[in-house]
This record gives sequence, structure tokens and C-alpha cells, in this order.
Amino acid sequence: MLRIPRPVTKVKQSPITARKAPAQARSRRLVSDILEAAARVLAREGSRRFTTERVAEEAGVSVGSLYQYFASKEALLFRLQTDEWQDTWAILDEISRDTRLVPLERLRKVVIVFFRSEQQEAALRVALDDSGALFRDAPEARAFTALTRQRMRDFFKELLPGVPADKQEFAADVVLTAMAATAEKVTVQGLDRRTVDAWAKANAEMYCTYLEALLRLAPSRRR
Amino acid sequence: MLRIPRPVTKVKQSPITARKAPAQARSRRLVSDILEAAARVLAREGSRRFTTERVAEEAGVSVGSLYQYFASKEALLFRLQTDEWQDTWAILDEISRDTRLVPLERLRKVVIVFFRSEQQEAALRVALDDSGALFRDAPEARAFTALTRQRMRDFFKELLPGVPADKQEFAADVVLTAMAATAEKVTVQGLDRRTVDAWAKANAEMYCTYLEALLRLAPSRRR
Amino acid sequence: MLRIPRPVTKVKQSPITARKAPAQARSRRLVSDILEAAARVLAREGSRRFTTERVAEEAGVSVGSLYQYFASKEALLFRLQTDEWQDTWAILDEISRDTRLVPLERLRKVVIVFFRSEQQEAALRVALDDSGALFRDAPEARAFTALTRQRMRDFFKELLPGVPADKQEFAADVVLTAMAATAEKVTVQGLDRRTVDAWAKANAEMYCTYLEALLRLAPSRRR
Amino acid sequence: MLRIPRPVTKVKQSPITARKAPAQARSRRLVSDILEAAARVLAREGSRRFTTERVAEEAGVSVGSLYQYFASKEALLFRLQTDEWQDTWAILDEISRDTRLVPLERLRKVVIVFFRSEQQEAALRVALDDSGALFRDAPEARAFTALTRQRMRDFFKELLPGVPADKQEFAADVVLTAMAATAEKVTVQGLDRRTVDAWAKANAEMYCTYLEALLRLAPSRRR
DNA sequence: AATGAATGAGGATTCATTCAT
DNA sequence: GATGAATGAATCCTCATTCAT
Repeated sequence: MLRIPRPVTKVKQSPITARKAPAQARSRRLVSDILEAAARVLAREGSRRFTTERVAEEAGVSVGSLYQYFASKEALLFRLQTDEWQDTWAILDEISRDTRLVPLERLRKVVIVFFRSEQQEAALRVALDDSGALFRDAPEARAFTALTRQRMRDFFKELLPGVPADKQEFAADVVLTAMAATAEKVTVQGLDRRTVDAWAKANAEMYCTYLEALLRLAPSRRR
Repeated sequence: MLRIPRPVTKVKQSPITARKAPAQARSRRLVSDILEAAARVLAREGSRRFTTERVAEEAGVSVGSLYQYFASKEALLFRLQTDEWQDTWAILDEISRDTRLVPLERLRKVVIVFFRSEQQEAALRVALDDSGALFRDAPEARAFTALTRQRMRDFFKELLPGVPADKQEFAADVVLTAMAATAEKVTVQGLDRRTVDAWAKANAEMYCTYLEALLRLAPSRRR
Repeated sequence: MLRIPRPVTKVKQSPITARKAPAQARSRRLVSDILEAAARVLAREGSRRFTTERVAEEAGVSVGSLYQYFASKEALLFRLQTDEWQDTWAILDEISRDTRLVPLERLRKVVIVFFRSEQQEAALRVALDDSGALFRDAPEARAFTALTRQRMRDFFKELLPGVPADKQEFAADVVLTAMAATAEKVTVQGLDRRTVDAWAKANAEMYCTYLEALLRLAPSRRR
Repeated sequence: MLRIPRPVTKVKQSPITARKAPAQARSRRLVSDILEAAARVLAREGSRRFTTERVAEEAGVSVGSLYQYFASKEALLFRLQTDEWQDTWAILDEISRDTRLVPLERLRKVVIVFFRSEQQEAALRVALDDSGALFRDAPEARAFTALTRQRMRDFFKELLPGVPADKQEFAADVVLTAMAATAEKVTVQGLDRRTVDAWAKANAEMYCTYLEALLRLAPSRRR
């Protein structure tokens, strides 16, 4: 979900990226073990009980080892967050480029898939958000958000031909933010798949209607 | 903002309402002093550093006094949250009943006012959300949410005449959730008033377009 | 029950007797109200939750008033203890002087009555003991114990005629200590009256057998 | 001393056994250091001032370390108690099986040794009892008590041949309870060894006299 | 590289006692 | 005399992080 970073009073200065690039395969394995364990602990115990000790135990390593690969608890959480974003947006990016569908159909599909993806990761996300105040503002997070935002704006150029660039961009922001925010709020409620799909469809409908209205207002040199 | 409660791992059972009704004026004053101090601490230090000790110090009272009026840290946070909700929704409720405007105009106004209100309280809200996991599921919170939801559904009956009741309700949920979620995400960025207004207008536009489309599909004995 | 004071490292120096002699009837009434409330709180809530606040509330007075009559929480507890002792030993003293019964029968009755009395006050006593470390060693407690001990030694002179005074006294101590200690341990278990009576009888039997054996060994120039 | 559990208002459910089995020698050392420190603090400061902080400081470790080995203050206290019980009863059990002595002689010896053992641990025991309300009812405590009780009943079968089983058991309970309760009360007074021995002898005498009387009443198909 | 024991600051909450009204 | 609000030291316990082995 498109997370919009926000200003916070105090910004931690310590690096929250990985302490060391896992050069060996063994290290890479260890890192992913820890990340998976962390995800499990977060989902199972909640952010309140998400402690380095518990994560290490779940991963079958010592706390010391955990700190060998993650500079801090915060860094671990950040990595978890980032990984989740990457997975989700890779899929959406792909759909948005699928030329076999007309643009509005692609948007509909993006919305549906996004809601579903959010649903699956809801438990993790909730816990993540509870600890989220810690790194919402890391530069890495900003960079990632900027990237996805750019990609989606490109998609909206296709969706709104003939519409001035600034309006295109704003529409993209409006729709994507609505989608991300709504999906987050909705999936967090633990609804079943059918209900989530209904929400997704209604939202997709709303966005499409809106974009069509925008198109209608455009200088329409559209043929 | 319409907050949708969500399931959380552990639900506290102890009451989170105020420990003692502030009968005397002095007590009332103290309670509001503490609440204001709490809001300041939350905004300034963030939820991580929001401690009873700090709040008491900021309010210029002892921890003991704080606990005389709030049964727990959680209760204090809850009170802060509730007060904010109440203020916001009282205004929206009023607008939604203002018969001098046609329904869709009222919706537009509701959206604008809501975004502005959210903007003003953004700092507090952020911190509040960070601590939110603690009482999102308190019965009192659910009760309040249920009430506002009902009021808004009544409003949507006016907005969507001729539309089946279940569709009315779903549309209300979809639009309000989008509004609440989006306003939250947007205002958190610290944008200036003009920009926030632009977001609000675009969103209002989107909702209106959507509702009009729904109306068009309705059995329409509304000539 | 015969409480044997014991040495403790640190002895508090503050007076634990009542702060002020209740001159007026009103005061006397207040003191007994507080004492009764204290007994109820102790029995109902346990020593852990026995707080001045709770006692004051139960008595329907303010903490301030409580402190007007009892110098400290400790003093209140001490008074409770003392009152209980007095009641119990007044009865036993009376029985031990009842010349309508032969001495050994009186002992039997003393034992039975004592066990029953202990049973009735078991709940209070448990809670009292939990807080007991506080004043086991107050001079007032020692004085009281000394008095009752003397009375009972007098009784044992009748029980063990012809036995040397020092042996009489020692026997008194041995039997009374066994009785007090055993009754305390037994009644604390919450047994029903029949069972407690059985224990009392068995103990009375044991003491009588023992005293008879001592008598048999005595120089017996009696008649 | 045979401690008879009693009902208490609140029963904690969390496990009070050691958090982690001290596998390495170092750990074992630490555990015993803490236990010794705890015993010292308890004896020196009393239960009121027996805090985790103080124990840790006395042991020369941090509170954190203390909690590494004991799940809670309660667990630490419980361990202290248990260790004391175990030591005492192991000795008594051995004596009661010593076939080189006739049964009544063994009982006499049991009583003497018990009084002496209680005397040595009196200071600790006092403090322990003051805090005892906390875990008197732990299942582990009940289990231990049940075990020792059974062992002693077996001994009484030898002491009271020809006496019906139920009477044997009751006599065992009566005598052992009297012994435990009396020894506790007596040794707590800080008497010298000779005096304690005198009490022990007198009590042993009383129990023997009582048991002999019971034997005399038995169906006596003996011989 | 890995371990995991040790640290100790930090946090929520309670309660005996005082004292201004 | 009575009140009860205010105080704040004291308590138990957690957990991110370090570092000797």
C-alpha cells in the first residue's frame, strides 16, 4: 500500500539498513530465516510482545546473531515492512502494464488484487503499524514510495489521455491514496474474502466513475 | 474519522472510563489540565515516550493525582481519543442535517470540513494511533463508532433516494471509509490548508460522481 | 491464642497505641465503627488489599478521620489483634475458674472452646498474621501475653497439685503453646465444625494424658 | 515442619517453579548465590523490605539476572521455602526408618531433631512465613506436603500396630501438626539450644504418652 | 562467527500519610 | 473536627543491547 511518509518531531539518525551485506549464501539464509521468524512472531504475538529475544528463539538463533545482521530491532522491522511493500507493488506494476486489458480494466484488477493482497497481510500489517511510528520517516521508505508513485503515475497517463499532466498526477495520487487507505482500514477488520472483494469492487467502481468523469471534462482532442 | 475497530490479540477487560466523575470545578479543571498536558506530550514526544510520569510532570501534578482521575494510562489515552471523535462528529452531524443545502452539497461540505478538522488534529491523531492498539476494541469505542455510523447512514438515505436500503448502507460505508482513511493519510503529511482543500474537493467530487452513478442505476421512480 | 512474641531485627519506635483517648461517646462510636470496618475489609479483601483508604470507605469516614484515631495503619491492625485476644482469653479464663467442673474437665472444655473460637476468627486471623510482622513485638503485645500466661499458670497449679512449681509452669507453657499453635494451624484450613471438634478432642485427650502422667510421677504426698 | 496449606483470597496461576534449569555450573552457582542472598535479605530486613532490587544487589547481580533464573519474586520465595522443607524432611524421613531403634525411640529422636532444625532456620522461616500468603497454595507446595504426610503416616503404622488405619492416620496428623506448630512457635523466640531441647523433650514425652494410651485401647491382638 | 548471560534504565501502578480548606 | 485531594517513594518486571567466551 502506498504509504505516505509524514513529518515527525524526532528523527532517529542511526542507520536502519542492514548492518552487513550477506555475502555468503549461509548469511543470506540466516537473514531470511530471521525475517520469516520475525513475521511469525509479529503475527502470532502482536507488536507488544515482538521482542528480539522471541524473534531469535523462533528463528533458532541467538540474539547475538540477530544483531549481527540487523543493527537494531527497528532495522528488522523496517526490513520486514520494505519486503512486504516490494512484493505487493511488483505485482501491481505488472498488472498495470498488461496490455491485453484496456486501461480501466487494468485499474479494476489492480484494485481487486491490492485489496486481496492487503487482506492476506493484514495481521502482519497491524502489528507492523503498531511499531510503525519508529521508521515511517526513514529516507529508504521515502525513496521506495517515490518510486512506486512514479510508476503509478505513468499508468495514469494511459488512463487519462488528453488530460493535462498535472491533473493526471493529482488524479493518480487521489485514487491511489484512497485505495491504499481504504484497503488498509477495511482489511484490518478481518472480513472474509467475499466481503473484501465486494469492497474492492465498489471502490474500483468509484475510481473508474471518477476517472471517466475527468476524461469527459478533458479538452478531448481525443479523436 | 470513522474508525473501524479491528481484532487485536489481547483485549483488556478493565473499564477504561474515567475513575471518578469530576464533581467539583477544581477537579474538572484538573482533568482538563491533565488531558491537555497529555495531548502535548503525545504530540511532542510521540507515543513511545508517552508515559504517565511525563504527562503528570507536564500537567504540573503528581502521578498519584493523575491516577486519581484516570484509572490507567489506557483510560487517559482513551479519553483523549473519545474527545477528539466527539468534537469532529458533532460538527459533521450538524452539517448533514442542514436542510438549507441540497444533499449533495451537504456531502461536499462534510468532506471539506472533515479534511480541515483532521488537518488541525493531525499531530495528536498520529500519536494517538500509535498507541491505539491498546483500546481500539474497547466496548465504549465500539459504541461510539456504531452511533456515528448510524447517523451517517441516515444521511445517505437522503442522498440516495430510491436506492435499496442495503445498497444505501454499503455506499455510506464505502464513501465514509474512503473519506476517513484518505483524510487521515493526507493530513498527516503536514500540507498547507490550500493543498488539503484541494484534496478534499477532489475527494468530494469523486464521492458525488459515484453517488450520482448509483442514483442513475436506481429503480428511479424519482422522475 | 497464646502468642509468643519473638525477637525481630528492627523494632519500630513510633507508638502504636491509640492516638487519642476517645473522650466523647461520638468518638468511641467512631473508633468502633472503624475497627469493625477494618475487620470486614481484612476478612473480605485479605491483608494484601487492606488499605487505609478501603477501611475508611467501609467505615463511611474519611482517611483523615481514621488517622485522627489511629496513628498509623499499624496501630489499627494492632488494636484489631489485641481486641481479638482479649475476647478469647476472657472466655477461657472464666472456664478455667468454673469450680463446678473437676480441673481436667475444665481443661478439656478450655481446649474445645478455644479451638471453636479460633475457628470463628480464622479468616480474620489469617489476614492479621499476614500483616503481623509489623507489630508482633510491640510492648503492649508482650504485656498482654504475660498476663494471660500468668492466669493460665494459676490454673495449672490446680491441675498439677503436688508437682513442683517450676514443673507446673513448664507444663503449662508446653500444653498451652501446643494448643495455641495447633488450633491456629488447624482452623486455618477451613474445616467444618465437626472436624475441628474432633481435632480439639484429640488434643484435649493428649494434654490430659500427659498431665496425668506428670501427676503420677509427682512426689504425691497429697493425702 | 508440616505446613498445612490454607485457603487464601487470591491464588496466582502463573508457574512458580524456576524459569530455567541451571544447566551450566556457572548458572548453578548464580542460582545458589541468589538464593543465599535472598535468605540473608529476608533474615536481615524482614519480608516487608524483601524486594527483588535488594536481593539482586545483595547477590551482586542485576535485577535482570535475577529474573533470568526466577520468573518472579514469588518464585524466588517459593524456592527458598521448598529448599528448607526438603532439607528438614529428608533428615526426619531417615530417622523414622532407622530400624536400630524401637519405634517410640525413633519418634523421640524425630521430635528432638526437628526442633533443632527449626531452631537453626528460625530467622529465615519467620520472614518466609510473613511472605507466605503468596504461595501457600501453590500446587507444588501441596504436592510436597502430601508426600511428606504420606511418609509420616507410614511411620505411624509402625508406631501404632493393631490400631485401625483411620485412627493411625488421625493420630499421625495430630502429633505431627502439634510438633510442627509448637516447634515453629518455640524456636521463633530465639531461645538457646538447651531450652529448645527441653521443649523438644517435653513434647516428645507428651506424644509418646499419648500414643501409648492409644495403643492400650487398641484391640491388642498383640502377643 | 556465534552465543546467550548480564545489564539496568524505564515504565505502570499503589498506598501510607499529610495538610489546606 | 472532618475531609479527601495530593504527594511521590517504592515496587515488580521487561527488554534492547552489549560483550566476554
